[in-house]
Amino acid sequence: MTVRTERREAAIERMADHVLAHGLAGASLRPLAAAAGASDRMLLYYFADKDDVLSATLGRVAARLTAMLDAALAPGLRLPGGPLLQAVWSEMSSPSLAPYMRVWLEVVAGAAHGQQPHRTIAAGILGGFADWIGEHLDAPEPERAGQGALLLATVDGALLLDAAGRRDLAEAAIAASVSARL
Amino acid sequence: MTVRTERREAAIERMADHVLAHGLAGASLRPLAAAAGASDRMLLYYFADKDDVLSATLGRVAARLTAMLDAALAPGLRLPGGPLLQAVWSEMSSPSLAPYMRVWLEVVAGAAHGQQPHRTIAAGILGGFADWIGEHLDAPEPERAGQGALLLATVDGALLLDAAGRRDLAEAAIAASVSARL
DNA sequence: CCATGGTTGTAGCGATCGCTACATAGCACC
DNA sequence: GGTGCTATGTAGCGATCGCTACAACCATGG
Repeated sequence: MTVRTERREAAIERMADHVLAHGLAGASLRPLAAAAGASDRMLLYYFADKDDVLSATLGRVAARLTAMLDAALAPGLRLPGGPLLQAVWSEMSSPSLAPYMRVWLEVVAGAAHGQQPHRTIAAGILGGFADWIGEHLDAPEPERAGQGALLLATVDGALLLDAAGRRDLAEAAIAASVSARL
Repeated sequence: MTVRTERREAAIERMADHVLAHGLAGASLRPLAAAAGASDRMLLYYFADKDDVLSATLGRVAARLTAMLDAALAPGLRLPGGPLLQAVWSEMSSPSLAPYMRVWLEVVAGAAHGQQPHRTIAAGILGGFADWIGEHLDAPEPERAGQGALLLATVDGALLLDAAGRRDLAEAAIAASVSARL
């Protein structure tokens, strides 16, 4: 069991790289296996089926993302809405996080059509986002949840505008939101 | 030329229905042709190639969407940010527009990876959105553009949260945004 | 009448998809 | 020294992908 688990783990790591670099579309077994330095035969030895491969890979991508978010803002540190929004956006729109955001969009698009494992993964990642914002948002209790949700929607919305090729609109939206929270 | 153009037009109409019902993923030639009541052979007689098919189909989807938006709010009618946001969101999150939003997410996800025709279509649809909001937003000039972009981002962000299975967060975000625009 | 050009069916190409059957090599344990 | 279990390669299954070659139909105009 040792060899198998160990190589399975290595495969996940390298497949996460591959998915981040090339996207979920076209992430079929043979290219994934090649990226993992294995054969498709072995991929289906390590994993039950393609859904299992994708779940593990996207799980790793999500884990890396939350690690990067935690590295970006010390846990427990709280900021008011405006500065937090600005900090989150500058992270999200940075080249190092852009691949994660592209994959995130693909996962959500899949989840919108109800397909697995996208639904489950999307719920997990979004929950992580929401928790992370909840931990870092400095706001009075009654409007805390609403403010967090709004911040999340604003960032994801700007992300979407950027992905659609209108970074100008995305940045205008963030700027307007920041200045509205004086 | 008449028969061809006419059937091509009918095919576009029915393929738009199909894509709205089943999504872009899995919209391959043979299912599309079946939905259009034709053979894949004929689809490639009416259109140059698959990209051409998709461009025409998504163009029709976009046209229907803008028509529905115009029907929802009389052209020229202006609303302040809060009411406009609420109106747009209640449209977007309604069952009749939900299929359009799902396809919109798929198009954006494709565009984020730079693939055609998604990039072009996404730019067109997003431009349409932005113009539509610009025409209906009642706001003083200096902050007009920023407010419009923010409204667009907020709606698209809420849309994304909803697609990811968290309609509760989406609605909380919209409510918070509306109440912030007192 | 028949030649021509727009229209359509049949059939199939080579590539890729997820997945599996089968054989084999190596190592562990009785 | 068998015996069995883990690990892996080879080969291929049937399905689907986008696309095309070829032949035929049918209407129209000479």
